[in-house]
Parts: sequence; structure tokens; C-alpha cells
Amino acid sequence: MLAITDITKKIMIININFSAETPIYVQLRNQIIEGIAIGELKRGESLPSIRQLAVDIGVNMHTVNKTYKQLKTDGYIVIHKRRGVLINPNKIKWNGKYVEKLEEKIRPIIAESICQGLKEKDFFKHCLNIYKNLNPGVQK
Amino acid sequence: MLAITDITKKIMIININFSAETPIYVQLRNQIIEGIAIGELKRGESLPSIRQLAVDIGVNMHTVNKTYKQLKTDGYIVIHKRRGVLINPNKIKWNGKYVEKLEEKIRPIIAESICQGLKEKDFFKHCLNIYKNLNPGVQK
Amino acid sequence: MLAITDITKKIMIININFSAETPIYVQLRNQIIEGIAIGELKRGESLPSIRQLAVDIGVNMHTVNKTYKQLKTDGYIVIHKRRGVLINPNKIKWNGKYVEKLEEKIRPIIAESICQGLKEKDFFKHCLNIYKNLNPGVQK
Amino acid sequence: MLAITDITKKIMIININFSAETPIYVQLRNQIIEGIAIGELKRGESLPSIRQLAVDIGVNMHTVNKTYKQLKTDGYIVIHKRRGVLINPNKIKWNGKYVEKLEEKIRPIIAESICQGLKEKDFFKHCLNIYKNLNPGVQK
DNA sequence: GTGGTCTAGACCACA
DNA sequence: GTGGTCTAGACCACG
Repeated sequence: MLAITDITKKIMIININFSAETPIYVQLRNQIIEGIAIGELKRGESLPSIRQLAVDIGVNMHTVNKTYKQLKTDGYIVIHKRRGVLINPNKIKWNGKYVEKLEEKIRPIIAESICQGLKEKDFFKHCLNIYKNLNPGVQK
Repeated sequence: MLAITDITKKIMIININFSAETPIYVQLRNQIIEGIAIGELKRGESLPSIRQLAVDIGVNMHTVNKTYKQLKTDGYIVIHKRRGVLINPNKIKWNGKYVEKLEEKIRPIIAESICQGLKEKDFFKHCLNIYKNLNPGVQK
Repeated sequence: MLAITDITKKIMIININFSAETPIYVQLRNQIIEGIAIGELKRGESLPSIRQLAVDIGVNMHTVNKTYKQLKTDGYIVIHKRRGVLINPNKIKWNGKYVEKLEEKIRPIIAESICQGLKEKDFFKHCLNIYKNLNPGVQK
Repeated sequence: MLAITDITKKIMIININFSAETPIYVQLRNQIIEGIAIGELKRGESLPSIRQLAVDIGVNMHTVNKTYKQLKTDGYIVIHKRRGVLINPNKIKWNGKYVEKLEEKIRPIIAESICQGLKEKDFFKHCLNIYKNLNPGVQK
């Protein structure tokens, strides 16, 4: 599944699993955020239009719309009338609620890992691997 | 919202947020797993019957049923025909797939934290806090 | 009891015995699996939606839902967000546990046949008949 | 789980799995039938009383009662007022319906095995193993 | 009384 | 329109 983010500049691969229980719009959202985290998508860079992206990855326009709307309210992207969809050129302003949400999300995962018999050490080793995988080197 | 797990022995507090986007049966599932992780619910200990728990937390029987069925297939509980619903007395047998799922779940959370500008150090500090909170001391 | 699996392509006959002791959702499950075994339902082929099938065979939506969910967790079908319900296009990956379950199921049947005075020869003759009936010719 | 079938004569091991989905009374029935098939329980031999067996295997009296009643109607045992419960001293009279039921039971199992990718050869090899295991040597 | 099954009707998220 | 979730109420098999 190929999605051209900007014909003149970049190609980013988007993988949608249509049989997964995760909604498509969430999968798309996650992959765009991951692209930003990795640095594959840089601040100010442009994203394809809703229509274009919908066609490229073979999903409904409404689905992409939903993803974009959510990314916008979360501050990941901005939508310019003329310049189109852009990765937010500014740093995301710290939202106090984020840390709360983080805990809500991570807590059940940790609880599960404990029950599964995963040692603390191993749990954090896995996390660190993923972290390094996403963000090799310095804090961007 | 109080749920008495065993009148003669224990009281465990269950908190259901009926207006949350997380389905009730998932919230319930998470809290039971957390109870196991914390050690509040020990192996072999009994849980209330489907109907009883449903009444206690004020939800429909089928919702609790769904939670229990899922916990059962995941190996967290067993349904003993004489002793009722029990926390699985045996260790959950390591399922290779678990680590895969773990990565799937954690990866987007980490990506988000990076984008939110949370430093690696701080991210892991939060995680460790949650971990210690759930599992103070040695691996049970 | 007729159930049209795909109006433009196929008709598959589903027979539900509402007074049988076997639960409806199991009967339905068995007949779909049989359809796959026979080759009447091929990999990648689509099945009717939960609601549609429910109407066609005259049962409640939730009953069909239960069948589908079980077929899904057993790997017989996948639920594709765009293409609907499909027979799993991939081979079911061999699960070591299957053979154990097989023995558990067959053992009491064989014991009974011995007690009923059915000769070994005749027992296997019956089995072979059923086998050939389901799977005439080469392994698909 | 020990069950003394007749203090002066025999001990037969009964294994009840209280967490299995198979009802206890069916498990018990199957194991008694298996005992007969194997030859561990011979024609005319006596079985423990309902009360005794219930105590021995730790189940409800009603459960054993149900098993016995069913075994009786199926011709496996006879209940004498004075001599107690006996394995039917006579051959079970052939019931035409048995073969029908046999097919009903085996058909879904075979269909499943085909879908699981078990080769015909292997399926029958497994069956034969079980058969020989239950009935080594000549037809009793 | 327990879990399992089935029905009916409702709302919502998703596509 | 689809599946997912939730509720409510009913019957049955099991113990």
C-alpha cells in the first residue's frame, strides 16, 4: 500500500490492515505520528490532500478526513487554505492532560505484562528497543 | 462503585466510567488484570459470579459475561464448576505472541510521547513510576 | 432454510434444526466449516453480513454474530473492513493443540462404537464414507 | 480423583475436569463407557452406588444419577434393586439409530480436520491409534 | 443459583 | 449499512 505524501518530495509507506480490530483512521493516525517521531515527516512538510491520500491507500475519504481532523486538534498538523495540509511547523505546545492520558494508556499494558510473567527488566528492555528504533540518536 | 469479590474475605473496588469511550467490558477487564498484577487478587482466589458482579457494579449481566469470557480465553481466570470463578491458580503459560502484541501497543504510545516533546528520560520515569506503583517490591 | 451467501454468485443451503440439542450457533458453525471442507466455500470468498444471514436463516443477529466471532478466532474467516466477511484467504496455520482436541473428541466416539458392537472394519468404513463424501478426490 | 468401583474387586480411576466445558455427567459417562470398551469393566460387573461414586469423585449426587440414568437408557448398565448397579450382562441390542448418530458426530470432526489441513492418511492414522489404544487385540 | 444460549431492540463508531 | 457494544428479559442445562 503506497501513499505519496508529496510527489515532488517524498514517499512514505502507509500500511493499513483491513482485518485488524484497530480502526483504519487510528492506524493511519498512528503511522503519521510515527512518521513525525522518526523524523520521516519534518515540521512544515506537506501531506497529501484528503482525496489524494484516500485514493492512494484505498480507503474512504471520510476516514482520512477523520484522521486529519484528529491530528489537527491534537496539534500534529495544520491545515492551510492555500498551502494544504502541513506538519505543524511549531513545536506542539505542552498539554497538561497528555501525561494523564499516557498513564491511562500505559497502566493496563504494564499490568498485563506483569501478569504474563514478563520481568520488569525485560519489559523495559523491549520498551527501550522500540524507543531507540523510533528515535535513534538525539532528541529531535 | 463497589464490588465485593468475596463477602467473607475481600473487597475490591471497581471503577466504571460509563461515559468513557473505553467499553465497559474492557474497563472491567483492565481493572481485574490490574488487581491480579498488584496482587490484590491472588491465584486461586474466587471472583463473584457474573450475575453478582453485574449487580454490584450496576451493569448488565452480558457485559460482565463478556469480560469473564475474554479473561478466560486469555488464561487469567478459570471457571470451576464447583468453586465458581477463580483467578487461574496456575501461571499463565507464556505465549510467544504476547511480545508482538506488546510492541504493537507500545509503539504508537512512544511515538506520541516523542512528538509531544517528552524526553526519553521522562518517559521512562513515568513508566517506572507506574510499574512500581503496580508492582512494589519483588516479582511475585 | 435458505441462505444466500452472495446474491450474484452463490447459494449455499443452511439447515438449522431449532429443536435439536445442539445450539444454533454451533450448527451454523459446523455447516460453514463443512462448506469450506467440501470446497463449496472457497478461500477469499465472501459470506453474507451478520444481519443478512440472520434474516436468511431466521435467527437473531447475535446468534450469527457468535458463530462468526468463533469462526474468526479459529481462523476460518476474516472480517475485512472493506470487503466484508471472507473465508480466510490464507491456509489456517497449524495449531499443535488441534491434534489433542481431535483425540479428546474422537476417543469417546470410538469407545461408544466398540461398546455398540460395531466392528473396527465397519467403523472405519463409515468414517471413510463420510470422509469421501466431504472430500471427494484430492486434497484441496 | 479416585473412585472405588467395588471395594472387594476393583479400582477404576475417574478423572473429572471441573473447568472443562464438557459437563461433568458427560465426562463421567464417557469414562465409564471407555472402561467398558477397554474391558476394564466387564459385563455383569458391579458399579458403585450413586451416593458412593458421588462422594468418591467429589460431585453432586444428582450428577452421578444423571449419568447412570443415561447409561441405563442406552443399555450400558442395568439397575437391580438387590444387586445394585451392574454393567449390562447382555450384549447391547443394536439400535438402528446409532449409526445415524455416529455420522452426525463424526461429520463435523472430519470437516474440521480437512480445514485444518490434516491429510486423510494422518487423520485415519490418529483414529487407528486411538482405536488400538482402546481395543488392543481381538474384538471383545 | 450458575453459566450458556437465544431473542429483541437500541445506540454508536466506522467506512 | 456494517460490526461492536449494551441492555433487558427469558429459558435451559448443569450442579
